[in-house]
Amino acid sequence: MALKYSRQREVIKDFLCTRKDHPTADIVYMNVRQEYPNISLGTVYRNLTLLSEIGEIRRLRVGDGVDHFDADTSPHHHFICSHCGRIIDLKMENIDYIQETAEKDFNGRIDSYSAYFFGLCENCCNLLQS
Amino acid sequence: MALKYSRQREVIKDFLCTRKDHPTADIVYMNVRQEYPNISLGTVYRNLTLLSEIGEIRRLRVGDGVDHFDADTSPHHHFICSHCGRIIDLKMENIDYIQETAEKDFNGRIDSYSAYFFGLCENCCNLLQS
DNA sequence: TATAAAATCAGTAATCATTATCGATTTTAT
DNA sequence: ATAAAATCGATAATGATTACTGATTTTATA
Repeated sequence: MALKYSRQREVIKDFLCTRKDHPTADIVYMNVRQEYPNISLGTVYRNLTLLSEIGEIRRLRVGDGVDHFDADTSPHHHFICSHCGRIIDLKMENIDYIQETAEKDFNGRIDSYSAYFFGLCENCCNLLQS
Repeated sequence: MALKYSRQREVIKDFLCTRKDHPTADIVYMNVRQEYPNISLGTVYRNLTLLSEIGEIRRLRVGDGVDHFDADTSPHHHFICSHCGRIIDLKMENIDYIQETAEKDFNGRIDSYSAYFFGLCENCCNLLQS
């Protein structure tokens, strides 16, 4: 009962699901506004935060100073192109044992980890060498 | 010749070397000011950025919205306590092969990666169970 | 179906970290 | 000693995000 339906939240979630890139709150705002012109930026932020708190989306902090959001909550890692800033999903073998590796000499509890990879995406590789 | 000596930069670097935690620009500012009362916050930011660009220190973006700085530039990973926010150096086996794992199915160039581990530090573990 | 409590909203102001600007000062090669 | 260039302190500007507020919407219950 603490969480009520909201059309705005649904539209935000639906939009995010259509995207394979990892849009920022502002980009979500600009896009959702086309379908829902009165929506406020604050509403977008509030719902993105709420959705990520209940686990329906993921918040990505890739280190560029802006939060990105991902509707794909399945475990996967990301690559960030140092040239164009694009964030790309990585399909790679499970590396969860790095958590066990970290736990070995650590007094405390490790619950999760995040791994980000940096370099040049395919596009920028080609661009820069030609 | 492009880089001239600056007393302020030296003091900032020296202070950072005395710390094993990973202070923010503001904390560096507050501490350095005791020895150097006229220093400006902008100068602290400028020199922390400069020092990390020339590789004398490392900038850490752990996801709490504030940049942290580390005078230890040797390769190592960090643990962030979800409860108290403390950032702790991890002594762990090398896990650089996760980069090779990531490269396998990726078209592009991977130059580096970052790995952060989250959970409860020893202190908070004890605090919360008692 | 009517109603009322609580969640959510739109709009806007406030906050917070960081960066940019600018005239004055300091460094350093000559 | 000097002059070009880097750096400084002070402060304004920026940009992302959060907080506030009175109005609107949702929803459980009568």
